[in-house]
Amino acid sequence: MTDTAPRPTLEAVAARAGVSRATASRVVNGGDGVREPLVARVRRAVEELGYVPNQAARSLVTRRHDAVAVVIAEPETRVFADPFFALQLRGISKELTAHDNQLVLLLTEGRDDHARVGRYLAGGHVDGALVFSLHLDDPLPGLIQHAGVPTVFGGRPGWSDGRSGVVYVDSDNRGGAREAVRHLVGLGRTRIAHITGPLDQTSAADRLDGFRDVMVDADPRLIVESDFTPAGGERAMRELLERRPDLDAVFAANDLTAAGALRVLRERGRRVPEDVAVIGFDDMLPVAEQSDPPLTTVRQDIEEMGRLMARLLLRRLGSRSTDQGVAGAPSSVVLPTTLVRRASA
Amino acid sequence: MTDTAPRPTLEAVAARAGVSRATASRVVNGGDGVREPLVARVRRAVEELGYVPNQAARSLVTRRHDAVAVVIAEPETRVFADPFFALQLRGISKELTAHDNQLVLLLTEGRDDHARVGRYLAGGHVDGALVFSLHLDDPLPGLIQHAGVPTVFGGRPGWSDGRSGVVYVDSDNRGGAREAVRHLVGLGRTRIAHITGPLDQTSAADRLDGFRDVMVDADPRLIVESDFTPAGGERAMRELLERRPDLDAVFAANDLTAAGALRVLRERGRRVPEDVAVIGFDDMLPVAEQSDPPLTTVRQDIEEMGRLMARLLLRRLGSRSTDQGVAGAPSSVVLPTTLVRRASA
DNA sequence: CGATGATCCGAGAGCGCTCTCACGGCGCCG
DNA sequence: CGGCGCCGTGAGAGCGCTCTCGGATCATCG
Repeated sequence: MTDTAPRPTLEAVAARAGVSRATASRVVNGGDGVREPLVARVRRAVEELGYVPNQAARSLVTRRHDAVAVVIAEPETRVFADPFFALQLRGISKELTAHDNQLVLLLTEGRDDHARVGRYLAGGHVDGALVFSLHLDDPLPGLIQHAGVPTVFGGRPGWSDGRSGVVYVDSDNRGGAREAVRHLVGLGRTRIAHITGPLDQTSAADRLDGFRDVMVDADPRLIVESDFTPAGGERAMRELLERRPDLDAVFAANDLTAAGALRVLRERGRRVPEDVAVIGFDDMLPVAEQSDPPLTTVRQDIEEMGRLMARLLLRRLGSRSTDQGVAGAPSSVVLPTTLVRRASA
Repeated sequence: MTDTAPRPTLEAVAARAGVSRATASRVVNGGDGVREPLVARVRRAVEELGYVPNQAARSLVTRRHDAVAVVIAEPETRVFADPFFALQLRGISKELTAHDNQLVLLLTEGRDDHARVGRYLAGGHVDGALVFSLHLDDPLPGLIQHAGVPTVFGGRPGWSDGRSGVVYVDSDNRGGAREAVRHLVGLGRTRIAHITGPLDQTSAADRLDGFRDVMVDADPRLIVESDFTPAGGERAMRELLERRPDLDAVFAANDLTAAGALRVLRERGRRVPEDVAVIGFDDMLPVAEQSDPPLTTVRQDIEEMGRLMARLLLRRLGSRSTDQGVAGAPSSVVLPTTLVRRASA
């Protein structure tokens, strides 16, 4: 039934085309330096036999795999509560397939998994890695660095400062936050609160920095740390209302948190945006657009981030043979954000 | 700098341990039939050299890859609006890594991609495939069948009826729908509406069937087709209110749709659940729990579905050498659903 | 104590491919 | 018209591994 008919080899193609294996190989790999009649004959043989190169055999000699690992290190279920990674994956996938590379997905669940991932990457099964590691204390980046696998990070790693050669793609979290808060200021709000994300993540820390850039001497009571979840947003909002019942605006570190805040505000009878203006971050459509009122928020182009990560990595891989010095290693990219005005502010 | 120090080969390990390559290989692959002192020596050599087997070389001879493709064929962005696939992926990933298999992710974007995926699978780069193909007219399953790659489908494929050997994992959509509608009936509701999903997807069709099982002669005006999105849910709800302003319950084909319906009901001043009871499907936490009021819904264990798919596939792969007849090919599995009661019904 | 297995190990072939290198044929220049 | 160089092609080595098969070792039993 499912008897795997032995797949044709290059040898078979060569025989059928009446050429040597070497020539057949040349044609399969682009056909440079082979004269036309032969090229055509080989192509036809490939067609007729349904030949597909054996990737394992090829990798064995080329030491290339045309495969890239995507490592998502997120113990929390949070990953899946929002489409963040899904969108990045889509972007990555598009770019990789455009360059005939495969995407090997590595999800990690805990410390043990880190060792496994490290071993896998060190094992040279893939040409490079795209790594999402959100937390400051994550040992994974170190392992990867150690494995010597070309890597691009998603989001600025917390420890990226000193080291050179660390390449990442990030949104302009700080700039986006500044814009959001300036918008609130422009609306005449003066008692602006900020619900942060988990501050061991650079994105959250950067957004807080942006907030502070504008609200230089904000009342510390107007800042409360939260965790990017709706429930956390609710808690934070209650806390804020208790501390400063007179607040007139809230900048939430993401849309989910903002949604939680909105619920509490409604529950307490505060009108949005009349009494309290609210701005989120991410522009997660199902949340931002469907919330009541629709959420003003800072958009980041997540899919583009993914695409860019892949592009940077591929460029780096492509020039591996080339002398590093000339073109220079690709450097990190920070993508701009845009303020999307809806009803909440 | 990033000069890849040549990785140690089995040969090197063997030399260091003072044994032959064959023996070293045996130890690396479990060590059966090798006497203790040698095993220890080889193990130590592996440790000291940091040896990692070259998967390409191994695959070349074993014709196994210990890799499984996950194919997600969903042109719509809908995929990423809900965490459905993300959760399945998690389940799949857990099961695969538990058995030392890699996960190669293939996202398809359109018709051209299908050819690419077909070629890839036919190319024998992976041992098997897990395929999510939601639409009836999708050519992908055919291609895959043709490629002769062992496959397990996520969700019942529409054309699965006649063919034998098609293995899938699905939720009991029909049974879950029945339970939901019965619950509404038990609440004393009599004018129960149903907002369906896209009926070219079996999950949506099955839920509709479940609805009809209970509401045998429902007014056709109480059934309106939608698309699993919140916006679609709003449209459908408006339509329903126009057709049958006296309706007293709504069973929505998923939570997103239910959320849209809730918004319209609130907007129109209908109280939930007093005036209209609402039930969703999926138990997508961020939506169901955070909606106002929290949504009564039918839960399916999505992660478990993923895990099960992987398990079925691995079992099938494992017994490939074995005679098919004895153990029998693994058959499809339909997972039960449970009604989660919250405030909306 | 010799014969007979059973057990453990090593030699070597070969998986399918790429790539170097040598060779034959051709055009060109002197 | 002979020699030089270049281009297109084929022969063959070798990538790192698994696995078969034969030989060596040792225990066991007649």
